[in-house]
This record gives sequence, C-alpha cells and structure tokens, in this order.
Amino acid sequence: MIKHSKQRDAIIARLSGRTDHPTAETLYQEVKKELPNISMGTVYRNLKQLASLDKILIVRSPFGPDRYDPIPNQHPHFFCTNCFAVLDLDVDKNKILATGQEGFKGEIQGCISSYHGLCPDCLEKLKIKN
Amino acid sequence: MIKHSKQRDAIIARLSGRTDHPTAETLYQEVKKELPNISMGTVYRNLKQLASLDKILIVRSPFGPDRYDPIPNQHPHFFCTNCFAVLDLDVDKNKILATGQEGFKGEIQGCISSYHGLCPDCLEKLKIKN
DNA sequence: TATGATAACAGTAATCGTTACTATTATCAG
DNA sequence: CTGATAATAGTAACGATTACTGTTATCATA
Repeated sequence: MIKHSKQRDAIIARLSGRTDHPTAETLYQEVKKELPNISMGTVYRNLKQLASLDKILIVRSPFGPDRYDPIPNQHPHFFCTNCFAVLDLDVDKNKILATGQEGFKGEIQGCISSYHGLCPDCLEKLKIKN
Repeated sequence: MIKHSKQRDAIIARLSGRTDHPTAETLYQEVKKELPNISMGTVYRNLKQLASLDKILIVRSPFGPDRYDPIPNQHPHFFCTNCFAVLDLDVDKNKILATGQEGFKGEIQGCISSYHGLCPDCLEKLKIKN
C-alpha cells in the first residue's frame, strides 16, 4: 500500500515536463533547495518506485549514470557524445520491433534503441568553427 | 606502441569464437586456470584496449555488468530477462539507422538497439510447464 | 480525533563493476 | 645487450546505486 509523501511529490514535480533527462544527482540537488534534508536514497527509491509503476522511465546512458524521463513509455533516445545531452527521438518503435522479430524463435517483449553522435547544437557549433 | 603479452593472447583466445558474450569476471576466472597470477585489472585493461582497436565489442547489458563480444562490428543483441543469456540478433542495422535519421537535425554516428524478453530456450521450458 | 500498523524517511554503511595507482617485469627496437 | 617503455600484479580508490537501521509521517479504522 502506497503512502503519500512530500518528497515523492517534489521529485515528480521537478521531473515532469522536462525533456533534458536529468540524472538522480541533478534531481537531488534541485529538490534539496525545497527540502534541504532529503537524501539520495530517497531520490533513488522513489525514482525506482515510479518507474516500476510506469509513471516515469529510467534511461540507461551508454556513457554516464542513468537518466530519468517523465515520459513513461519506452522510446528511443539520442546521446550526444560531445555535450552528453540526451534527446528524445521520434522513431516508429513498431518498425524496429518488427525488424528484430524476423526469424527469432524466442519472445521479444521490448526493444530499446539508442542513437549517438552530435546533437543539433554541437553540430552547428562545429560547422561554424570550420 | 603496442607490445605483445601472453595475458592479452590468452584473453583473446578465450573470447574468440564464442557466442555467449561472457563478462569480464567470467573471462578472468577462465584465463586464471592458464595464468593463475593474472589480475582483473589486466583483463579489463586488455578488453578495453581491444575494443578501442575494434577487435572486440563491449556490450552494455541493461541488467548486469558489461558483456564482451568477439564480433567487433556493432550489431543488435537480445537479452533474456529469465536466464540473462545474451544472444546475437541478425537485424538489418541500416534499416534501423535510417529510421532514426528521419527529421533529426544532428549527426547520427551510430545506433545500438537491444531487445529483451524470453530466449528460445526459456520460452520452450515455459511452454512445457503450462 | 486518537491509535496503531506500516510506508517512507534521513543518515550512513555497504555493494558492485570498473578504473587508477605503483613498483616491478617483459618486450623489443637499435 | 641494453635502454626505453608497455604491460603487469596487486591493491586502493572510484562512482553509481542499493541496503540497513532507527525514527517519523501517513492513513485506515476505532
């Protein structure tokens, strides 16, 4: 049975609406301003709980620590190798899932596809430089 | 300048030809039988070096520790949520890459797609049970 | 509105996978 | 052979995350 907590509220409030996929550390630092005594354990515990309730998404980064996404349904992400930004990509997931299933005898339950390279901003900056 | 080492040879020998995507720990335990004094640091160092020379592939698992693949070119993997096996999948990578690029203003340099679910073995065992 | 069960907490210690450090050893070009 | 240095074994440290523990907050029921 789930009980209400202001810590969890604050974490959700900080995460929702964002598209920058913050880390647990970032969320911790930000929520701390509002609730100075909150601890990392609380942040991790709640993020994990929210993910298991399909309210948010944990995005495993190929580089650093996990990132958190307020959009709960699995979707592809783009990881900038230059500035480490994480962007949402609009890819037809079903198309990719279908691609994977061809000739596979097991049961595919999901697909996580991540792209990497230079984000639009970094590409632009590089173009100006050269 | 790269110098030859029997430790590296042993690691390559143990990994090549395999399709089970062992962890660094597994390789360490196995190579240890041949070279009892080898240390984990040596295993990690060499695996990393080999990957940077595109001789092997580091496969980041969504569950546990990294897995290592003797096939050096990036290709999709299937992760069994039941037995944690990692399988190679034969998917047209270019198709997935193309899917990602639609309308994206940055520069996509690569794509890693991983599938998860039940591997053929686990699916079969589950079918027999029910 | 009390009360008791327990979910959630803060603070801290521990864990896991991996990387860094250091003094020694092995490789190899000249 | 010899000197430069890549690679090593052993160990310590690291970052991200999870587990533990005693206390506090929530909330269904009385």
